[in-house]
Amino acid sequence: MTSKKELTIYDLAERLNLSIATVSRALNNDPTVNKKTKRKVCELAEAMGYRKNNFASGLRMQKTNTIGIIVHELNSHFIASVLSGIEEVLTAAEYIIVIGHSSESSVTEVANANNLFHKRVDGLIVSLANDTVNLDHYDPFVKRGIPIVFFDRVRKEAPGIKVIIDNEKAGYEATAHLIQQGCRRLMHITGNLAQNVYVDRLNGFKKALRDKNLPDEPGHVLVTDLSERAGREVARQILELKRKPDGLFFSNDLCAAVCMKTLKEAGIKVPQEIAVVGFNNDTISRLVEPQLSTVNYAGSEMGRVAANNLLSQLNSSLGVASYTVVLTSQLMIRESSLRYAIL
Amino acid sequence: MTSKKELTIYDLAERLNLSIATVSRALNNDPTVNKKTKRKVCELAEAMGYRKNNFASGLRMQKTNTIGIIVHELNSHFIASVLSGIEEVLTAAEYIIVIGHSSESSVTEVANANNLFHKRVDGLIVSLANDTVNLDHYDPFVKRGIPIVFFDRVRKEAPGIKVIIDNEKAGYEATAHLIQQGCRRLMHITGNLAQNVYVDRLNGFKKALRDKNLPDEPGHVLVTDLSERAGREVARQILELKRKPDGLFFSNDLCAAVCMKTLKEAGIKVPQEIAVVGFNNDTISRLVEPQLSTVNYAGSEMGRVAANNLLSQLNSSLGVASYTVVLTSQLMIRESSLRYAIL
DNA sequence: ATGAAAGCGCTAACAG
DNA sequence: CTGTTAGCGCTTTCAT
Repeated sequence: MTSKKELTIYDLAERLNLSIATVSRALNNDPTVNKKTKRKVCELAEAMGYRKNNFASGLRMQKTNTIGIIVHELNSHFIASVLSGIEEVLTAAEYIIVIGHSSESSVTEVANANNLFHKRVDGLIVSLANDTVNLDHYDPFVKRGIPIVFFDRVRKEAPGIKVIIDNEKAGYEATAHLIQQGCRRLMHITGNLAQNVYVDRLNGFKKALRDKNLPDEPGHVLVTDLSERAGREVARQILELKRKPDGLFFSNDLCAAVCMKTLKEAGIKVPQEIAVVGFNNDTISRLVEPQLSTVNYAGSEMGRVAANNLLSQLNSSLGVASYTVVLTSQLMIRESSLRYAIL
Repeated sequence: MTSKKELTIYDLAERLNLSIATVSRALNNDPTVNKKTKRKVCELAEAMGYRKNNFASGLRMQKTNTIGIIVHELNSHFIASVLSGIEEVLTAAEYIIVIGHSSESSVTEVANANNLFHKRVDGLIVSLANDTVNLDHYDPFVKRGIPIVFFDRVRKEAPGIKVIIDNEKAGYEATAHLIQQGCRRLMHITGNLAQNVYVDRLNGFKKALRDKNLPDEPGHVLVTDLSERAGREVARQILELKRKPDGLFFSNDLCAAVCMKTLKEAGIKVPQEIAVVGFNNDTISRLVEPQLSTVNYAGSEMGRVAANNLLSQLNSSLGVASYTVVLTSQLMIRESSLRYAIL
C-alpha cells in the first residue's frame, strides 16, 4: 500500500547530527533554538517532504485540533455561507473541521453529537435541528469543559455562546412593511415554534399587528416544516379560504417561493392581491417571479463570528462562557411585496 | 480546561482485573476473546463513558481513518447530495470526512490538496475546479499509493477511479429533444472546455446537430462560467442578435434560469420563441417559470458509488486501480422546452 | 543552545 | 483464551 516509508524527526535528526528534541523544537519554532539550526532543519524537512505525524503529536498534546460542526442541512445558500465563514477562520487557526448534518432530525443530531464526542473534538459549532427540544446530548461536552457555540437556531437558556440575529426585529420589520404596503389581513407561515428563530419572528409579527392596530386573529399563523411540499399545501389552504389574506410572511424563501408560484398558477396576482415576504435571501428569491422580498443576513459573517468566539474560548483558561452575539439583518424589498413605489 | 481525566484501557483493565491486551481485544471485537469477558468489558466501557483514543490507535495503526474530499463548490443541490451519499457510506465504515472546497479555483484546489496530504488522509474523493488543468498536485498521493476517486469533473486520462455520467449522451438527448420540438437554430452555453463534463456535453450537442442535418455554425457555442451573471450576459448577447436562436441548451440550471428570466423580461416567449434546457435538476429548475427542462442525475448515488469504490481500494492489497464507472442520467422534460405535447 | 529519556494510549507479536 | 511487552512519533521536563 505505502510505497515509501514515512519520514520522522528521527530521520531528520540523524541526517543533521542533531537530537530529535532539537529537530522537534526547530519545527515548532521554539525560540530557544539557534536560528541557523532552525533554518537547516526546516529546509531539510521541506526538501525531503517531511509531514508531521498529527497522531503522535495529538497523543502527546491531548488535543485533537478538530472542531465538530452540526448543521441541520447542507443544501442551502445560508448554511453554505456559514460553513465557508467558519472554514475561513478555523483553517487559518490550523483546526480540522468535521461536519455532521442532522437532516432536520433530532435523532440524527443526537447521533452526530455522540459521534463527535467520541472523536474528541476540541469544540463544537451547532445549529439545532428543527425538532430538537431536548439538549441533553450536549451534556457530555459541557461536563468535560468542551466549548460549544450555537448559531442561528439556538436555545437561549442553554449554556454556551450563541450567535444570532434579532429575529423579532426582523419579523417586525417584514410585517410592518407589508402593512405599510396596504396589507390588512396578514398571515405568517413559520416552522416549529420550539425554535427561537421561529417563535421570535412570530413575536415580531404579532407585535407589528398590535402596533398597527390590526386584529390578531387565530388562524393567522401556520406552523409547517417550511418545505417545498408545505408551500404547495399552504397555497391550497389559502385558495380554499373565502376571506383570503392579502399579505404573507414566510420564515424561509423556499416555502414562500413555492407557495407564491402555486398561488399565481391559480390566478392570484402577486403582489396586488397577495403580497409575499420570505426569509434568508436564498438564490431562489432572486429567480422567482416576481422576485421575492426577503430578510438578508450574512451567513459568512455569522460563521466567522461563531468560529472566532469558539477560538477565544479554546484559548482562554477561564471557565466556559455563556453569552449571546446579535448580528444585524436587512429587509430586502423586491417586487413580491411592492405595491407602491418606496420613497 | 478538562474537568475529568480521560479513561484509558488501563483503567478498565485494572477495574476488571484483566490485562490491557484483553481489554483492547474485547473492545475491537476480536473473536479470540471469551464472549463473557467481552461483554463485561464492553459494558463497563459503556457505563464509564470510555472513549477510544484515536490518536494512540492511529499512531499504532498508521492509518488516519480520514478521507479527504475536495469539491468545487458547496452551495449546490447536486454537491450536497453527493456529499450526503459519500457521508452515508464512509461514516458507516468508520471514516472521518474532511471537506475542502476550491470555490472553482485551481489555486485553492492545490492548497486543499497539499493540506489534505499533510493531514495524511487515507484516500481522496475529488471533483475538479472549473479551471483545473494540471493535476500535479495529486502526484504526492499517487506516489504514496493513496487512492483517489474523481467524480463528475474528472480528467479521463488521469490515473485513479472516475465516477461520471455519460455526458455526451446526456448532451445528445437534450439537443435531440430541442430539435424534435422544432428548434432549428440551437445554441449551447457551457463552461470551461478543459473539463470533461463540458466538452462531452458539447460533443453530444454537435453530434445531435449532425445527425439531424443541422449546420454546425460557429458562434453557436458560448463558453462562460455558468454563473448568475453569465446568465444575464448571455441573454443580453442573444437579444442583440438579429438572427436569434430558437433553442438553448445550458450546462447548468442556474445560468439557464437567469438567462430565461432575462429573456422573458425582454418580451421573449419561452418556449415558443426560444426553448430552454438546463442541466443538473437543481431546486431552482422547478421554481422558475416556466419550469426548466433539465438533465437529472442522482448526486447521492454518485457519492455512494464514489465512496464504495474508494473503500474497496482501501481494503485491497493490490495496486492502485484505474477505471471508470458510468452512471445513468435522465432528461426531464418540463415547460421550458415543451412546444408540443409529448406522446 | 542542545541532548537524554520518559510517556501519551493503543495494537500485535509472542508466549503461555 | 489471556498476559507481557515493545514500539508507533512526538513533546517536554530535566540535565548539561
